[in-house]
Amino acid sequence: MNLELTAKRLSEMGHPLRLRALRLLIKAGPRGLPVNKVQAHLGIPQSTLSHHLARLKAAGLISQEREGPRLYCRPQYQALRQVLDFLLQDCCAGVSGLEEE
Amino acid sequence: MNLELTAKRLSEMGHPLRLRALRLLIKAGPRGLPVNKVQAHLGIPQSTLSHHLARLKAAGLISQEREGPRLYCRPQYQALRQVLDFLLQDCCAGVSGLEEE
DNA sequence: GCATAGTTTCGATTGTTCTAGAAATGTAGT
DNA sequence: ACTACATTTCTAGAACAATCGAAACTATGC
Repeated sequence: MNLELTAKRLSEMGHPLRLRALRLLIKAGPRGLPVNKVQAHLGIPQSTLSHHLARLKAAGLISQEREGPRLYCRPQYQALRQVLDFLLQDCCAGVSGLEEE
Repeated sequence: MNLELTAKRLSEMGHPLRLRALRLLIKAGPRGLPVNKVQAHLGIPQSTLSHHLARLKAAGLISQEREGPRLYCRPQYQALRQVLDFLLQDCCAGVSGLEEE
């Protein structure tokens, strides 16, 4: 996995609201949640949320798909796994300090 | 692990130069590397590097310790493990899409 | 085709980060 | 003390990010 892309994804994950949103979507499962549910959980103005969701989407961490009037946000597991893989393999492979105890 | 702190650490890791520096230090092992070695690898001006190392240090991702005239930068494994733990446990626990295939 | 609910885009403001040259500081050897 | 080396702090401009109200857009049901 590419370092530049991983850095971008980490940086997008590295905002409290976006990390909360992402966690929420992951916990919700593959179908994700509509924007208004996310908004209800996070309790921030819609335009602010829209901005953050757009960033997560631009980084490939979520996708958005319409179901009727609602726009579902779904976690993109492959991207998430790539980030974890980079950290665990390309970055920390065989490092003593990071193994389970 | 705290979400705010994890977000801060992810965001600090999420800059290409900092991610490269961090990876370099991790690969170098627990003793880390002096600033000038990191600088030689990354090929950026010292003042720029100093800025980024200070940020990594402020986030607890590295420590700095003097050995004679050189300042060694060492990876902080505990912080790194906490970030990984947050992602794997608090965030993605039991999620089908993230298991090994 | 109007009303409504859901969501984004626009625009403006404020704050933060990145970058790097120049000057300053710390450390060690002679 | 002087020199050389290592590293930071200062400073400042440019670029980028966060926030949110208001207006605009999209989809559905009647």
